[in-house]
Formats: sequence, C-alpha cells, structure tokens
Amino acid sequence: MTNQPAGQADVTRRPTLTHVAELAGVSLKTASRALGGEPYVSAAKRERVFAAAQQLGYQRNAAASLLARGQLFDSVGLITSDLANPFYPALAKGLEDELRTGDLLLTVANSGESPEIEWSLARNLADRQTKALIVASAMADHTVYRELQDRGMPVVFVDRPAQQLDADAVVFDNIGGGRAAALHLLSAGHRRISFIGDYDWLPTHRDRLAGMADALESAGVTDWRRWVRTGAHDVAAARARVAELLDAQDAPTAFFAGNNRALLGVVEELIYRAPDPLPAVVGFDNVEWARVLGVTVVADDPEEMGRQAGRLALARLTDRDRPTETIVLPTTLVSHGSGERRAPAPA
Amino acid sequence: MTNQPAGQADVTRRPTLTHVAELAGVSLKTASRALGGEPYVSAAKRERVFAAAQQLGYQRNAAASLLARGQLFDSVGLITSDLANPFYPALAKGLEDELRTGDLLLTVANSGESPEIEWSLARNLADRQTKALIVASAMADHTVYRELQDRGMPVVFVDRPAQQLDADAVVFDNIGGGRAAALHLLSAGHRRISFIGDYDWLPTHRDRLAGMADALESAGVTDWRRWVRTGAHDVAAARARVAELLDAQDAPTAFFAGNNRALLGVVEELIYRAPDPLPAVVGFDNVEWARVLGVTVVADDPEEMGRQAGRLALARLTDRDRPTETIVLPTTLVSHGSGERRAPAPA
DNA sequence: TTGAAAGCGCTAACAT
DNA sequence: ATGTTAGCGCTTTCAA
Repeated sequence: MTNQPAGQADVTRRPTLTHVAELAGVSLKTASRALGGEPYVSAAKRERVFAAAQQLGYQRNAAASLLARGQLFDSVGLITSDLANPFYPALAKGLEDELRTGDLLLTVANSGESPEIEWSLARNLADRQTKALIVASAMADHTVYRELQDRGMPVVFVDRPAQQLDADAVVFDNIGGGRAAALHLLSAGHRRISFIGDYDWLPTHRDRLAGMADALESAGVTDWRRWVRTGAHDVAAARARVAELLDAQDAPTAFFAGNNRALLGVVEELIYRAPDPLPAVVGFDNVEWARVLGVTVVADDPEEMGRQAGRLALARLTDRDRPTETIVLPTTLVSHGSGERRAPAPA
Repeated sequence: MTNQPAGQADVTRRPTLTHVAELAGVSLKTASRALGGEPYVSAAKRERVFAAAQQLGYQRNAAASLLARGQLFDSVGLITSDLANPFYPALAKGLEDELRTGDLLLTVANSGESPEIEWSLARNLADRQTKALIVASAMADHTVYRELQDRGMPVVFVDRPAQQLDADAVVFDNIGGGRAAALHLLSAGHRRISFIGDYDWLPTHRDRLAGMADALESAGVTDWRRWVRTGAHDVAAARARVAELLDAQDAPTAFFAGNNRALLGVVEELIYRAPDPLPAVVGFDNVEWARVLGVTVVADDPEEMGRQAGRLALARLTDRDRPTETIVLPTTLVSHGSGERRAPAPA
C-alpha cells in the first residue's frame, strides 16, 4: 500500500465515520448517532452501522471528537521522582481511585529528582491538555508553575509543598512525626540519637529534622547536630552514613531514619554489623516489611494523600477561583520493637 | 462571566491561535509557526507572538493540533491488577524508561483483578487512541482483544501470556523458577515441601507449581499435593494457609511462596509462631526486603519485563505485520539463608 | 427519525 | 519571510 515513514502509525488511512456511513448506506450523522449511543436512530439502521463499523475495524478519532465537542482530554498527570519507590505507587493508587469517580485516567511520569526533567514533563503534560497536574516536586522554587496555573491548569503539590507559589497541596505533618520519633526514643532513655535524613533541600527532610530537634532541645539534648547525616536518598548512601557513625568514638545509641530508603539502609547496615548492644531504630514511612522486621515507624498514609490530591484537583476543576488549600495529614507512631530498645546504662 | 456547567472546564472561552495572531498583529500561520518552533519567522514577529500568547494565557489545543496533523496521542496504556503491589511499579518504571526514547507517556490503570474492569479500561484506552496497550491480564480468555488488534492497536501481554490469542508477550521462566526452588529445597534435605500459591487460574501460578512438581517427582517425592495451597493472593490469605499447615500432623519442613504477597504472609506467620525447628523458605519475586530478612528468593526482573514490553510495542507500532513474539525472561535463585536451612533429621 | 451544512482550532500546501 | 486556503474527522445546529 502506501509507504509510511517508519515509526508512524498508519493514521491517515484509517477508516473514518464517512466510510462507515457509506458502507451502511446512511448519512454521516446517523452513523455518528448510532455509534455515539444517541437516541433517534431506528433499530435497523443502528444495526447496519454497527455491522459496517465492525467490518471496517472502525475506531473513532478521539482528537476529532474532542475538538468538535470543545473538550479536553480526560486524564490527569502525576509526576514523581521515582515510581519504584513504594511510596509513590501507593499515592498513585489512592489518586487513581479518586479520579475514577470523575472517569479520568492517570498518566504517570518520573523526574528522577531532576528539576529540568520535571519541568519538561510538566510542560509536556500541559501541552497535551491534561486536565490537572499532581506533582511531588524536585524543584526548590515553583514560580514557573504559575504559568500553568494561569492557563487554567489545576496543579496540586503532594508530599512537598510549593515554594514561592500559592497552590493546593497535600503534605504530612512532618514536624509532628519528627517530634514523635524523638520523644519515643527519648523515653527509651536515648540521648545520642542520630538522624539519617534525605537531601538537605527537601522540605520533608527539613521538617522531620526540625520536629526532632525541637523535641531534643526541649529535653535538654543540645548536641544532636553531631549525629545528623543527610543525603541518604538511597539505601547505599544510608548504609555508608550509618557505618561511619558506628565506627566513631561516641556512636549513637539510636537511629531515626528520615525516609523509607534510609530506613532500609539503616536496618541493612545494623544487621550486617550487628553491633552489641543493638541501637534502637525508628523509621519514617509505612513500609510493608515494618512488621516482619519489627521496625518501629512513624507511619504515614500515601494512599490517603493521593485521594486528597485527587479531591483537590477535581474541586479546582469545578471552581477555578476557589482559595487554595493545604491539607496536612497526620502521622502515627507504630511500635514494632526496634524503637523500644532501651539505651544502655551510661558507663 | 458565562455560566458553565459544574465540573466542566471552561474550554470554549479559551483563547485560540486566532486571538494570539490578532493581538500580535500577524497572520494565523505566522503565529502557528512561531509557537510551533518552526523556522522562517522573523525574530521581531516571533517575539510579538510569544508576548501575545503570554498575555492571553494561550495554550495550544492539543486535539486540534493532533487532528490537523493526522496523528494519534503519544501515550501508551498499562493495565495492571494493583499498582500497590511492588511488582508493577517496577515494571512500569522499565516500561516508562523504554517509552521515553519514543517520547511517549504512560497512562496507568488498575483492574483489581476483575476481568470486567480490565476490559472496560482496555476499551476506554483504545477509544482515546492510546498508541499501544500493555496488559497484565486478569482474563482467562483473550479473544476479545482481537478486536483491538484488528483496529491496529498493538497489545503486549506481560507476566501472563495471552490465551486463545496470537499476541506479543513477555513472561518469566516460571517453570524453571519453580523447578529451581524445589531443587534448592530438596538439596537441603527437605521432602515435605509446601507450595503457597496464587489463584488457581493464573498461568504464572500453574507454571511455578508445575516446575516444582516436576522436580519433586523426579526426586521421588510423589505426595507433594498434600502441601499445596492456592488462593494466596494477599498476605492474610497466605498467613491463614501457613497456619493451617503448621497445625497439621505432618507439617511441612519447607515453604515455597509463589508470589511476593504470599512470601510476606509466609514470613509473617513463621515469625509470629516461631515453630522449632524453623521451616526453610524460598519465595518468588525479588522483594526489596529479601536481603535484610535473609529470605532466599527466585528473583525475577520486572523492570526488564517492562523494558522488553515497551520494545515490543514500539516494534509493532513501526511494523504492524511483524510476527508476534514471546520473550521469556530468566529467573535466578538468590540465597539469603532461609532457603538453606536443613531439614530436621527424620525421627 | 433523518440529513445537510457549518464549524471546532489547528496545520499543510501552496501561493506570494 | 509571510499569508491564504483548504481541510483533518467529528459533533452540533437546524431544517426536513
């Protein structure tokens, strides 16, 4: 037949509604009515139209349909740093559940924590007329998103709130979570408590650390900075930091891991080196293996975060002028053993 | 301003290219060229166009653009049973990586293991002219998918091959994996080996069981059926089955968990009941906590599965008539301790 | 119940 | 370098 350029679907030669109508011996509009499930088509003609469509392998051109109706695409975009981190699929699931009620689909994309990739994905999604954007952003300044908002695109920030921009957001009570973790460890007698945290610039990281610092200072522990380590965004980085701390003279007696990757790293290194006595451990994020491993965590609920984000996006789709809203979800300390290990008696 | 029906974006009143062109004092086509990044536009006019677009908050109508160019949407659909199962995000990530090379986005949807939901999602995605479909199917008969193939939609089945349909697929060597697990346990002296498997109708389940059965029979173990339990699609179901087996007279000395949920259930129940001696455990799927928990697994590579699926989809997009291809990915047994526990000496 | 005609907003082809 | 014209395939008037 015709020679198409490689990589391009043979779009132009697809059967159109006109072909279907011709084959069925009806007018264009009648075919449209039948296929669109509209009333006022005689049963006989409807059947002929369906048969013709079937025979031709007809598929409605969605672009033409949307254009004619003046509608946008029924899909919402989600940009995360890494879909392989179990936190995000849980969020995506909650979001998808919520979107289903509005008959919307979810398009996902990974930024790999790169602000440039994130922004190019955001523009890309906006250009396709995605109905709304949900972003777990890797950017430190979100003023650029203003452009998308101005074009009528609802943007909801999840996990990490927008900086220098007025926007909807859903976040966890990170300060409260950090404080709860520290109080828990303090009550088990610990004073040398290490924080193995994520990238410095992450607001989640900062808040968790701030919450912990506040609790420690209030308890009279003022030298906590000595055991703070950051940049533990993956398991290997976390392990390295734990190893370094354990090798030091005044090794911490307890670890607070600031995210699920850091927690895995802390636990792996502790199991690998098996120091005696074993330091206490509290993690952030509700990992599925917390119970089997007996790891105490400050549990959050990413699925709920996804649902709330979906709710906010849908709400703004209905009413563009509503005031922006920031939802703060609570965290809960769940004891599984590792966080209750007592500090060794002072020498 | 105008009253729009609730829930509908104000699409009709959005500025169009015509408005931008008018404001910039250029022709429609020049505005189109400038915004489309085409050459042959003077710097001065280009600037005026951009300024006008900015001022109006103009956003190109993707539907109109696609229609005019005779193109389809640049996105691929992925249907899985449950995005919260860590297996699927890993697959989605590999797939997204591969699609990025073709500048395609990924739209995800969950079927919740329901054939009806799966099919309605498949149709929905097809109606939107998604470029291709990747499906981890919950259906037992895939002849309906023929309809989508006939309409030129590439469909790639992942993890679970198509039944009664000729289609591209990427699967694991489940038989080999099942055999490897059984051989490993046999070599540690076990004869009473339990299989905690997924739903009966799942081809993955069947193959893993078949591989195990083959190895056991070859080793002269013929009563393996007594310890086979199925339906362990979630953690709770797996735990219940393990509990029942442990309570019986001739409790198994080893467990082979047929999927990552079953594995978590087996491990949770064993830790909870702490039988002595502790049965050996081998799991299927490469869970992130295998190493810390010391759990021996038959590791698969869902990311690679995603990449290969993307490759197949892109290949069929380029050449609709290529013969269908089924890629079988290998599995590897990775020892972490739990699978090497010896069977107790016979009484 | 059916159909003809007019456009949705954009881009491609062809001028100029 | 710029503009004019004619559609893309569908849905929406409106008339029959």
